[in-house]
Amino acid sequence: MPGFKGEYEHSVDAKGRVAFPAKLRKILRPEAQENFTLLRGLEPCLYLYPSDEWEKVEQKLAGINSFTREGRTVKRNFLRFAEDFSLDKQNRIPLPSHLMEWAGIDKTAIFIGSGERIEVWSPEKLEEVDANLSFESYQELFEQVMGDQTNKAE
Amino acid sequence: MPGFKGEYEHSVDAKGRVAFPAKLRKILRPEAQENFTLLRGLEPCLYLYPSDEWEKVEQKLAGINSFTREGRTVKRNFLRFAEDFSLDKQNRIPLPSHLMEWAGIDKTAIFIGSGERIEVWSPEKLEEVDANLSFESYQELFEQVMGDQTNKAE
DNA sequence: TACATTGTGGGGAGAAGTGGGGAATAGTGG
DNA sequence: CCACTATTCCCCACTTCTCCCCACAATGTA
Repeated sequence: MPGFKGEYEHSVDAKGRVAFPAKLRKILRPEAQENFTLLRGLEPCLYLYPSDEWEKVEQKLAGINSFTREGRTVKRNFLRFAEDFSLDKQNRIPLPSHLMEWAGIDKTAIFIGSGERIEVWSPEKLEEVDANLSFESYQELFEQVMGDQTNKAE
Repeated sequence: MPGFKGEYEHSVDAKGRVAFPAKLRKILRPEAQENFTLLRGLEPCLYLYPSDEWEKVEQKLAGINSFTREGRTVKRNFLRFAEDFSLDKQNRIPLPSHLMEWAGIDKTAIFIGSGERIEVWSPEKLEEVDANLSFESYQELFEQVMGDQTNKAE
């Protein structure tokens, strides 16, 4: 199964809707088609999971014991900022205002395919992050991450 | 089966009624539809269980040994503040005044989907708890939940 | 050029949220 | 047993929002 890749910029209309990139839609598996979970990401961006991938996360959460303090804290603060959505008939995703504000998204959103999920950025935030990453340090990171992994695989 | 997620703010009217969020209603399973158990939570908030999930809690309670002091104390104090409710024809839940007072809920209630149950908070109490959760600790939580999974996927 | 697909915008029907009146029911005191 | 009060809950009315649908521009393709 192919993962999401590529970068796509689309405008957000007055109702908070964004077109879902056609190229990414073609990658969706039939069982997940049209259904997504959107939530706060680790950087100031949003994560968009197709429902089949999100199910794995839910299964993991379901295993957490809610009668311990840590369990409750994890579940509450993780699920709080997550919400389910479907594409409308024009293949658009509605972005709820509280997530848009949090991610600094206003008139434009950038979709970045990132394997099993999709990231949604505001152009400004993305630029900031980019500014802090030179090509040289990217090379280093790449070697570090990919290097380790291939070592593990051996 | 999907769990509850997301955060929804609704106003409480003079009669102590709150609209039950439509998105959460869609997640309810048919066999539980409209029937809930509401009780004091372990944090200063209320727990709202759909009836099918509440049954599991009751089973867990049934396993407690009533011939120990601890067992009796747990059972008594857990169940004494629990009550069953149904949604009215406008999909509202009536909040009994003693639970509202205890949770500090006045004009506004915040629903937080938390997997198999729903938490109901007063904005003030929630803010207090939030003050103790930074973005950094959210990142930690995230890695805790999602991190393991991506490792497994490799 | 003709045609299909994708991205963008807006009007409008229906659903969701909010508030209040009033009938039925239950609890309280004579 | 009968008032009287309080509570519950159904119904109606109004506002807001969601989402479906239509329209059209831009782009790609035969």
